[in-house]
Formats: sequence, structure tokens, C-alpha cells
Amino acid sequence: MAAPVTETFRKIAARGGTLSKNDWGNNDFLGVTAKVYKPHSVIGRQDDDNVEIFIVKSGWAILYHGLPDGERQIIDTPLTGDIVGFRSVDGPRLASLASVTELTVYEISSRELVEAILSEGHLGNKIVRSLARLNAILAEHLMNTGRRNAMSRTAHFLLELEERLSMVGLSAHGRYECPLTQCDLADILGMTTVHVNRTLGELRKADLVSFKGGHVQVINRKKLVEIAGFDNEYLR
Amino acid sequence: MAAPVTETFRKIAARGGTLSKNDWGNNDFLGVTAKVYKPHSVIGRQDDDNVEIFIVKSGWAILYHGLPDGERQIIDTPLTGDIVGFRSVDGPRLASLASVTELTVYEISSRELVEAILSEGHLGNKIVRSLARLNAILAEHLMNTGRRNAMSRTAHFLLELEERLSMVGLSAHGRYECPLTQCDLADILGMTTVHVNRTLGELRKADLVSFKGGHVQVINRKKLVEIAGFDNEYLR
DNA sequence: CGTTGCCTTGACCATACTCAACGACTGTGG
DNA sequence: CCACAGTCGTTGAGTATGGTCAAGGCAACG
Repeated sequence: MAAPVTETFRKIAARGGTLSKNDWGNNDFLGVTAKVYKPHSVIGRQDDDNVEIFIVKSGWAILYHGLPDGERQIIDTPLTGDIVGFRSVDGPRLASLASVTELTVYEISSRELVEAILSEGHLGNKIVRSLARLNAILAEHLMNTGRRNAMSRTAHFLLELEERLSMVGLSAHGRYECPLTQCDLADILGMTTVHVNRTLGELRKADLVSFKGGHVQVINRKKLVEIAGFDNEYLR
Repeated sequence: MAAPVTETFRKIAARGGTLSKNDWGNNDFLGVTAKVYKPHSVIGRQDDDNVEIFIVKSGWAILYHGLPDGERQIIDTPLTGDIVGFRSVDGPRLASLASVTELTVYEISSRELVEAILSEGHLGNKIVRSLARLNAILAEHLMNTGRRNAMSRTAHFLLELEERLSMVGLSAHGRYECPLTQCDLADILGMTTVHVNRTLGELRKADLVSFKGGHVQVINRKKLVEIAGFDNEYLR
């Protein structure tokens, strides 16, 4: 899931990966340490009952849901500072979480977190906001796949990434690194790999964005924003 | 947005539409009364700054986002007991809320609610769960529009409605009333009205579901679930 | 009765999918 | 150092799913 944890997260990071009781209320000490995963590891599997939530410290991840027929839809691409997996407070996880690059995450057992929320209004508010923000992102993706064509969709997603990355200092001047393959993009945008390829080609030829070798460069932002129908409001 | 408010909501309802301070914490009396809207009224408009949240008491509503080109994507269909609009805690609303039938809602100014959440952990937990549930629903709709064909999508949505309605006692034996037009369905499923029509026709001819005159009847559930790839887990 | 909103159907079309093959690059083992 | 496999990106030809445009039916309502 996707939302900046802002202050809380910064505190965690500053302390080198350990939560103190001050972050979570006055009753419990929750010793949470950062864990590092190799690229393409599965961190939490769909239908697992071992429910936890994750806060991404660094790296790229994908949250996806597999269909019986082997298809896969990527629900979200959690980035630095995003909270993942809150739905799994109870019951099985509904999606799998996997790393794309090397990934560093804080893992927190949900029970502890729920307790923390119950006893700490300030934190509860942060969680609410993070969930609400993910709602907004999901709603926007729904618009994307439901009501926009391949070009607009692709453009929109690349702009979203740029916006989200620049919020955490990983993008500047319309330029960022993106380790997603065209196959990943396809599963995010609800298209086929082949068509993603052609669409990226068109965007490149039209001098709008270039996505090559894991490197994204926005060239003509104004026109790109226009054909994408992009309004960054939903990310705030 | 969509999630049962369970206890809190039931309390509100039982008291005939007024919240007491006991529901929301110990500091404030928040006099909230139920408001009734005619069918096809706009209750909250996209981009408005007058931010409130709504709890549906009865009736059908749609939460939608309009695109500049006049297209519209319906994000959610809030039903009895669902919470709507939490994203708008700050900043403009991202979607419009409109009634489909006569609609009775509790309207709560966000500032008050936020305060309530801050001071009442129990309620915060409910809100978190409701948001998390909407996330799950949105994710499932994303799967729907991204990775399923017209038939599966339509079947899936009709099954979801049945499940959600039966949770609040508005559906039994695979049978329920649905006031949505085929045009509404199109905006939910990301299709055109024409194709929705044909798809419903096929589903009827195949003796799977019938949707006629605002009346839905699931005929062959087993087969329907199969072609929809429906798993109700995400609604719990 | 004419208007309005919704459903239905037909003919045609286009966007995006399928299938298939090949090229570029990387890492690995002989 | 080179052959090989594996992954990813690229391209072409043919197809299908769903969209567009257009017309008509039917019930509700003033």
C-alpha cells in the first residue's frame, strides 16, 4: 500500500531501524528492526495467515494479486516510506508482496500495531491518512484502466511515479530510475507486454517520455500531462 | 466509500439519527442528524472544499469521478452502513457523491470526526477497518477492469453486490433489487452501455444471472462464481 | 399523445490481444 | 574466451473483443 509515514517513519529511520515505545504509545516496547531482501524475493504471500505490516525503508516493491488462471494484477508499487498490508489485520492476506530491487523494510506484527493505534490517537490519524491516500491512488488507477486508452494510461502512470518519487527525493527534473520491466508495467496497467512496448515506443517517438534501460525521462511534460489527464491532487 | 460501521452505526441508527458524545469521545457533543435526499441528487461535488463525511443509512448512492472529457468512472457504490468520503479530511474532494434512489445519510464535518478519532481509539480502529475494506474492494475492481473480460467483470460485480447486500439484510436467495441503470453499470465496469446490455443478455441467455427491471436473480451460482473468478474473502 | 429515459439490436470499426520470431544484453560454465 | 541459456525488449501479421454510430421499441409521465 502506499502512503508516506512522514514523522513516524522518519523517527524510525533516524533511530536506525528500531521503534521505541514513544512512537507507539506508553504500554509496549515493540522492537522492530529493518530487514533486507534480495531482488525478486517474495516477502508476504497471498492467502498467508502470518499477518504483518511492512514499512518500506528503501527499494522497489510490488503488491500483486494472482488469479487462478495465472494472470496477475499489480495493485500497487510501494515506494520509500509507504505502508503495506494493513488490510491483513485479520484474516488471510489478499495480495502478495515481492521485492523488485533490493528492498529494506520494517516488519511489524499487526497485533502490536493495532494495539498501538488504539492507544495512540496521533498515530491512528497517520494510518488513517495513509489508507485514505492509498484509496485515492487505487481509485485513480481504476479510472486509468477503466476509462483511458493505452497511451493515456501509460503516461499517467509514469507521471504518478515521478510525482511519488520526487516526494521522497528520488526524482528531479522529470528524471528517475525505474527498475520495473515492461512485463511489470503490463500487469500494473492491465495490458499485455507487447502493447506496453508499442505504447512506450510511441511515447518516445512523440518526444513525450522516454523509458529505456530502467531510466525514465519526461521530455514534454505539458503535453504528457494533457494526454494523461493527470492531476496530482490525489497524491497529496 | 464502503465499509460497515457496525456497532457505531447501529448506535446512531437506534437513537434515531443523533450522535451522542459517548460515541465520539468525551469532549464534544456532535449533533449529527440524518438527512434525506431525493433520487439523483448530488450530495457532495468533486473539488468542493466543504469537506464532510457521510454514513449511509439507507438507499443507493454512487461515488464517481468525472474526467475532463465528460467520461465518468464510478469508484464505489456505497450501501447501507458504508462510510463515504474520508479522503477529504483535508483538501478538495476527489470524487462526487450522488444518490441513485432516495438516500438517507448522516453528514459529519470532518474536523469533528478527526478530533473524535484522535480521542477515541476504539472508533479509530473502526475507521481504519472501513478504509482497509474499501481498499480491498477497490483492488478487486482494479483486477476486474484490468484482467477480466466483459462477462467475468459483470458477473463479478453482480456477485459482489449480492454479497454486500446480504450482509445488511437486503438480499436473500440470490435475489435483490438494484436501481442502477445499464449506463451506471457501464461506468462502474469501465465498458459502454451497449456492451453492458449485450453482456447482460448473454448472462441471461446462459441461465447464469438475470438483471431485468431493477431486479437481480442469481440463477446458476456455481457456474457464475466460476466464470467471475469470485472469492468473497475481500469483503470480510 | 408527445416527450423523456432506458433498453435493445444491427452494422461497422479500432484498439488492443495473440502468436511467433528475432535481437540485445547478461551471466555462467566449459 | 567463447558458447549457451535466460531475460527482456522489439517487431510483424492476423484476430477478437469491445467500441462507435445509428435507429427503433417500450414504459412512465406530463
